[in-house]
Amino acid sequence: MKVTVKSLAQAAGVSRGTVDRVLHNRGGVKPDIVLKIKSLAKELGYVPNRAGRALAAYKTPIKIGVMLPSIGNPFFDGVIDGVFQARDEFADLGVEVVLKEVEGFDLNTHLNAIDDLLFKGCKALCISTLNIDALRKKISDLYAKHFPVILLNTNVEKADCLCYVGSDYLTAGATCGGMLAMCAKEPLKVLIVTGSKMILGHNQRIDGFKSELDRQQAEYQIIDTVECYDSDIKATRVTLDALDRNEQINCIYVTGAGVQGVGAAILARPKRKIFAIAFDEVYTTKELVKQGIIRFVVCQQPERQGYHAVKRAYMAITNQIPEHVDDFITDTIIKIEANL
Amino acid sequence: MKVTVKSLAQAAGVSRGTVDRVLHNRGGVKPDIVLKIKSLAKELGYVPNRAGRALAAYKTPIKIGVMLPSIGNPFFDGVIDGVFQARDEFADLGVEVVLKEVEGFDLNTHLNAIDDLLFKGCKALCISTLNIDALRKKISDLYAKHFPVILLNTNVEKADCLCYVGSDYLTAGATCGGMLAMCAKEPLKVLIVTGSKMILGHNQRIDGFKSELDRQQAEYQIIDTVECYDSDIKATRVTLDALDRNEQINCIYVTGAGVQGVGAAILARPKRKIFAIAFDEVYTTKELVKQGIIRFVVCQQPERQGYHAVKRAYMAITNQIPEHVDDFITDTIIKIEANL
DNA sequence: TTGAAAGCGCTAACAT
DNA sequence: ATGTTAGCGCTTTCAA
Repeated sequence: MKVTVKSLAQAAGVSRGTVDRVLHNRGGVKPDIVLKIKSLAKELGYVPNRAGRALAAYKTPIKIGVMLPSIGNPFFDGVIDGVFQARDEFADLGVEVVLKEVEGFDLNTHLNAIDDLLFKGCKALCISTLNIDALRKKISDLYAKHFPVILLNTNVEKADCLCYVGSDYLTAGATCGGMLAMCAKEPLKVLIVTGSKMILGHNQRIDGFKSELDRQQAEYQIIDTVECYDSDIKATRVTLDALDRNEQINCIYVTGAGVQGVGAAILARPKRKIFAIAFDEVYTTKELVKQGIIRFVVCQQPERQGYHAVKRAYMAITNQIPEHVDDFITDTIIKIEANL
Repeated sequence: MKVTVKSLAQAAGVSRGTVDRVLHNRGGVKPDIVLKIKSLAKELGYVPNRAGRALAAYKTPIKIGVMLPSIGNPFFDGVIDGVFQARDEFADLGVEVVLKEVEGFDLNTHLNAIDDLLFKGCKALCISTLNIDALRKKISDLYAKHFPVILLNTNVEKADCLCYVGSDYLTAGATCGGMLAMCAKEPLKVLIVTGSKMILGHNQRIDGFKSELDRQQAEYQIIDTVECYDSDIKATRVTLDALDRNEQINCIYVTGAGVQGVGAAILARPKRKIFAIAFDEVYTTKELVKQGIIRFVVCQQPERQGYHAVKRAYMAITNQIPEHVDDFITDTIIKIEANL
């Protein structure tokens, strides 16, 4: 038997308006009535009906803010596709998306972008941001005010929020390690080209990678670990440096962006027998796979991340899920030439 | 500017009731008015509002029929999970799912199951059935009557229908071949254990497999191809037979069910150095991967198949998509121990 | 502090 | 053959 606002009102002996006020914490109701209705709702298992909600609040769109450090980073194209997919799908249920793209990881840029989204009337946020205290506080403060925040693609450790939607970087690293162990035909002399030693995801990809190779007792050795700050140009330079310093390197593990730059470096040393492994299915990595320079790529379903972040935001705003839910972890997908 | 039944009625100079009759081909409207409204709807880009529809037809649930040959086949557990996921998600939009599970691939059993679903008042069907003329006709006949049929997991070639939702078996086979080529450390002597030479998907998995190995000029040889009719017991017998006949076999390619049986056969010949590769993430294959008997598994996202089949059925019933749409092809997913 | 009522878009029953 | 109306569940505005 379905529970509606009407039946709740009847059960509590009040009007529908009062029930609605209580359900949305809109105040102006006697405390004991609030309590009565709240417990009654829980007891009877009231779940709001999306259709009714959508129809009633038709001219008050449900605004969802999305902030991504996507400028100049083609990886986020997939995430944005997913965001728009969700927007289109839920458009007739009253959803509107405000997308805020920023460049890089400057603290104030991120804080300002968030404030701007709030100012524009967003009722929930999906953000990909820095793993630092200022953001941790910002997010936790919003959570304390019952404002849903979804961390998208990049987690902020120990921030209070609705949930994280993204990949498991440790598993991704381990999968790279596992694949490498499986396809290695001689002892591995690995050069790690990482984005930045400050970025959590990159470090976790390294940790997972090593621990899987260790677990499998693979014959490998990390020759060096260099940073390229997600820049192709820097990547080419540091890779060439490392290759020339160490004749033995036969495999390059690229944890972040800059893949194209690493590919260029490999091409610049045609006599060496070197292959790379990398993450994420963007245009340049695809090309490098086809050329045989990259052996395989480990991907994280960016579209699903964007889609589900927005979907969860919508569900949170319409009270269909509690204030905290389990993280949504996308699959770790291996792509080789045949299934790219 | 949104187009509603109301605004359509206004534009056409008729009442909302008439518009509704036309939109649902319910008859009883003068032909010229029908035409006028239909063209007007297209011109103005009318798209029905799900919320309104859901609310109005609340006591006339949208019944979707699902038929699966899932009895005794654990692969379909995932598909069913996805079906239920969609059902739960769209429950408040008025969706009801009638699931009909059958055993095996008997023609009449399938035809009867379909008729039963129709009799129960289903407004769309998602079915996994035989690739034969009787079914081709059944499906095409329904399509001619504007009845949406979604082919789920198993395609029926050249049947007129809304779309196919499932995996690309050729790509799946090619992916197996590509992985094998990548991880092979010595010339491959392959035994193929297929479900049945009558099943399209199994044959495509073999074709894709061979052509990718050829394309890569891998050093391989198909020693033999045997059928196990998706039965573990038969699989053990035919595998043991083949292994004992051909001392050189070092790799077994399993195209369908019966994986557990193949695993048992490998375990029964501990002195031989043999590994298997297989499809789909079910309990038994997972265990065999952990034991190192299966090197990797190629999967097809069964949950997404079930989910999207039901979702598309819902969209078709509510006129949100045309009578024929592009197939929904799930990703070809490689699973190794690290990401299983 | 609370109640009553209108209306969102759509469908189906009823009326003409 | 076509028009009219009630009502689905919810939010919001106005009235008390």
